[in-house]
Formats: sequence, C-alpha cells, structure tokens
Amino acid sequence: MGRAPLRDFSHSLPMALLRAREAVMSRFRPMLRAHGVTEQQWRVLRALEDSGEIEISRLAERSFILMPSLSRILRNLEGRNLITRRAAATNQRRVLAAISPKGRELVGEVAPHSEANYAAIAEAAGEDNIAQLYGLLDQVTKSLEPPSED
Amino acid sequence: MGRAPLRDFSHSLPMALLRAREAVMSRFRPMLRAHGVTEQQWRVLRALEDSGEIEISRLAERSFILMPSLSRILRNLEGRNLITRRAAATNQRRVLAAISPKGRELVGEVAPHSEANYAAIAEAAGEDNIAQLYGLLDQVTKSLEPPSED
DNA sequence: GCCGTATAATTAACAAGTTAAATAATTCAG
DNA sequence: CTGAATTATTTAACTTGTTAATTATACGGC
Repeated sequence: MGRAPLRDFSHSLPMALLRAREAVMSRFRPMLRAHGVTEQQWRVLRALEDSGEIEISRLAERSFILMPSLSRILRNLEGRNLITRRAAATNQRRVLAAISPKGRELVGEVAPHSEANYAAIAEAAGEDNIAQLYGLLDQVTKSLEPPSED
Repeated sequence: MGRAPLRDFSHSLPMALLRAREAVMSRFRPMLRAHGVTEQQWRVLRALEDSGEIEISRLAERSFILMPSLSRILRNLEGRNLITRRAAATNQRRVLAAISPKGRELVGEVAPHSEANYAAIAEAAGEDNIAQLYGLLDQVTKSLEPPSED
C-alpha cells in the first residue's frame, strides 16, 4: 500500500485483455484442435466463408492477421486443400484466396461446436456483460487507433 | 439483416479483445523495442522488480507466460545479465530468478516512458472508460475461469 | 517504349505460443 | 532403504507474431 513506485504490475490493461482473451480461447482451443485447425486457421476459414473469393490483403484485415503470418497459414491451408489461391486476372500482383469445398465442409463441422461454445460463454458471463464488454472494447479501440488519414 | 448463418464474423469476442490489445500494445512496442526488450521480456522484468527473487513457476503465473516460453525468455535475459537464476537451497528442483542490477537499471530507464504511455492512453480513451473496462474484464474473466479446485 | 518508383505478396530471422515429451529431483509406500 | 509415482523445469516440434528485406508486378513521367 502507500506510494506506488510503479503502476501495480498485476493491473495493466494489456494483461487484463490478455487474461480475458485466454479465458475465452481456452474454451475453444481444444475443440478446434480436435478438428485439426488452429485458432488462426479457423479465423481465416471463417473469414473466407463469409467473404467469398477475396484479395489476401483484405483477408489479412478481416482476420486481423499480419501478412507474413497469413502467407504461411495460406500455404498450410492450400497444402491441405482447404483453400485455393490464384493470381487476379487484372493485376498479377494481387492474389485471390477462396475456401474450397473441403474447407467448407470443415467449417460446417466445426461451426456448431463454435456456436455452442459462444452460447456457453454468454451463459457463464452473462449476456448483458458480454454486450457491454463489446461496446467498451469497440469504443476504447477506436479511441486509441491512430487518426487514419484516408 | 435477416438470418445469420453464423455469428457475424467481425463480431467475435476473441477478435474484439485482440483488437483492443493491439490498439494498446502498438503504443508500447516501438518504445520497448528502442530499449531492446520485447513485450514479454518487459513483463518478466517488471514482475521480478515487483516480487524480488521468486520461483519461476510463480513468475509464470504473475507474468502470465507459459513455462516453456518463460524458460526461453529467462535464458535470453540471463544471457544478457539482466536477471540471475539459481537452484533453491531446500529443493534442487525449484529455480529462483531475480532481477540483476543491470536489469533494475533498464527498468528504471523504461518505466517513465511506460508510465507516460499509460497516461496518454487513459487520456485518449477516457479514465472512466478504462476503469469500467478493467472492471468488466475482471468480472468476465473470473466468470469464465474454470472452478479451480484448491 | 524505358526507367525509376510504388505496390502486393512472400521470404527471412528471431521471439513467443501451444502441446507433448523428456529430464531431474523429491516424496512416499512398502 | 529401494523403487514407483509425483513435481519442477526444460526441451522438442510446430505454428504464429513481429520487423525487415526481397521479389515481382504495375504505374507514371519522359
């Protein structure tokens, strides 16, 4: 107690966010693992299911994965025939990725479990708390993002 | 918006937590990098400064880093003479880690910048929002943690 | 049409996350 | 007191995060 020479170590915002995220993810990881995908691979597959064929730069934004990581993940998923990649017709630099039938099948298998987990989490934490948390996270995130200069 | 075949992809709790964490950390990483430490190395040094000499299992809990990662991080920090490691006298299995004078010096240099960043973040996001966010994160995290059986 | 510059994606290199296995020291039953 | 089970830490293997460098294509001025 008394003077704090530094912010109390156990109360840093990054740590609090990390703990919360881990509390959530620990309920998903075993299930995803049982289906042979990592958390990030799952994010990519879900994003592709949502978007249809899409430029990988945009896929990186949507799945919130940096390009170098995404590049490796796509190589992996392509090797397992869960996605396809091809150069765009108009611009050979751009690469378009799309989910494959096999990938869609996998998403179909995993999605119900994922939904059940979300429901269990909402139940355990309280719908209202989750909703409020979403709101605050969005607000704080936006207020911290650099003033993008588009 | 009609039926949602799956939860809207862009609104998953893990993603929202990840985005918020990244919004915060992006304000710290360049500064830490300039001082030659990663985010995790910084967490470890701060935790050691707080705790004094401590068993590394407990250090893992405090810094919220898994033992295999921590093992590598300590090897690195020890190699740079920022920390020391020694076997406990009573139990040769246990390893005690402590921050070194050089490590303490580094913390002393970095801490003011860290504090300034926290202040800027609180300013940008609003003290009240941050406080409310802490509360919600704690609450949700606790409600999701498995009923620990001590 | 050619050259410098910008853009999209990948690769490189190192650190850390995740799960499983291995190592080493301790405890405890018999 | 010996050996099986337990505990603390490390190592292994693979994946991802992070920053920098590289490759390949497209664009713009001349």
